[in-house]
Amino acid sequence: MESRKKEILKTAASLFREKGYSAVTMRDLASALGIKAASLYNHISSKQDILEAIVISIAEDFTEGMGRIMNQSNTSIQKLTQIVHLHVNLAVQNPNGMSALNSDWMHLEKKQAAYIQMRDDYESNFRQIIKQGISAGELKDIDVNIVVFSMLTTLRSLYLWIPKKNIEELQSFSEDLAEVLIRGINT
Amino acid sequence: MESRKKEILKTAASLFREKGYSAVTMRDLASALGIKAASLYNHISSKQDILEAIVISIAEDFTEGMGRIMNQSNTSIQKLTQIVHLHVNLAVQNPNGMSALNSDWMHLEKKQAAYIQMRDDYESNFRQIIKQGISAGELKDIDVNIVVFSMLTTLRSLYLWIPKKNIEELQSFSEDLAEVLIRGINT
DNA sequence: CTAACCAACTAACAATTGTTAGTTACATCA
DNA sequence: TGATGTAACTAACAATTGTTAGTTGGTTAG
Repeated sequence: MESRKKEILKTAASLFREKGYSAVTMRDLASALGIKAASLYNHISSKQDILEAIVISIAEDFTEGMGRIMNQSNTSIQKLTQIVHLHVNLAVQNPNGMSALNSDWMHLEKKQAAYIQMRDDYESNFRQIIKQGISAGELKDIDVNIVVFSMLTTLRSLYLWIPKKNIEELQSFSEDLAEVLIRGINT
Repeated sequence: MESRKKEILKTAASLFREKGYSAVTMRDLASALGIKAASLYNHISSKQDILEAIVISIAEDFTEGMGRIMNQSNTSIQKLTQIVHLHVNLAVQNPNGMSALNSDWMHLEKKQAAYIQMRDDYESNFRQIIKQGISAGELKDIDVNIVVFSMLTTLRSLYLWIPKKNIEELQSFSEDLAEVLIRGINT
């Protein structure tokens, strides 16, 4: 049950990724599913409804994941490593949805404020982890904004690039990425 | 002379950044300039023309900058540092245009192939620098794709975030960013 | 068997889209 | 003065937009 709606969301996410929310018409979406535009409305209530369903659900996944990480008493570097894994997992799971999250959130109407709230909270937790790492002497004392920005943009853009791999390969990918982000690239 | 067209491009870039190319109408753009939509066509030949003018000119700036860097005989780490400076400078110079470059290139029509060509060439040069750095023992022997990806996405997203600063502050910002990207964040 | 439901359809709508044609006021230059 | 050019305007266009109303055929439940 509900499977038709999920197909619609999946197809919509893929089209949104190609052309962006605004450039995808209900006729484009319908035609990609082999039906007529009006038939979509048996399953969803509006175009906006589709965007909300895609974006908010992923934003909640991130919020949850961050909550779990913050509730454990680990070192900052351990937490950062867990955050890398979280992003890798969610990006592999739904890369097209991640694209909408990154590129189409500004077209949210009613739910835009809720999205921004979640995003700000997430960033704030991230920043706190960095600060604690610096206080504890685990991280270099460099401008916090630069560290937060460079790590977060890389992680947020993972969907653009992440390879389809099996579980073990994905594990080692996560570890290499954490290595680059945390320990740098020079010898 | 030509100053009106430049105003149009500047305003367009700012609107494209807010809502994306597809969601900005010629009436939106005109109204932001205090004129009527039809009047725009005294200065530009089409909406597509505006996007091309913005995106291609910045893509050429990057191509040129990379050309200059590749023509010098420096170590890989020196070249990477120069690339960071290049991105910082161009991002400060025209952040809204950078946004179009990153988010609206897929709406290019005639010039899309030219854009993709420049982008691929740029990436290929970047990748070559990393490989040489690894061969020369200047860089750790980590997956080249991961290094290229994580550095480039951070640099490409700089416009989202770069602070308005004076020249000396900008210099030290560039240096801190290069430090994070190349030498990592842990102690 | 029949009632209800599902998921598709056709047809149409009002609004909005990029763009063109033709006009007008004003400034510059011969 | 008169010619040319610039940059705005009004009015209109054909196409496309998201969405609604009403219908239909097939499947499921009582």
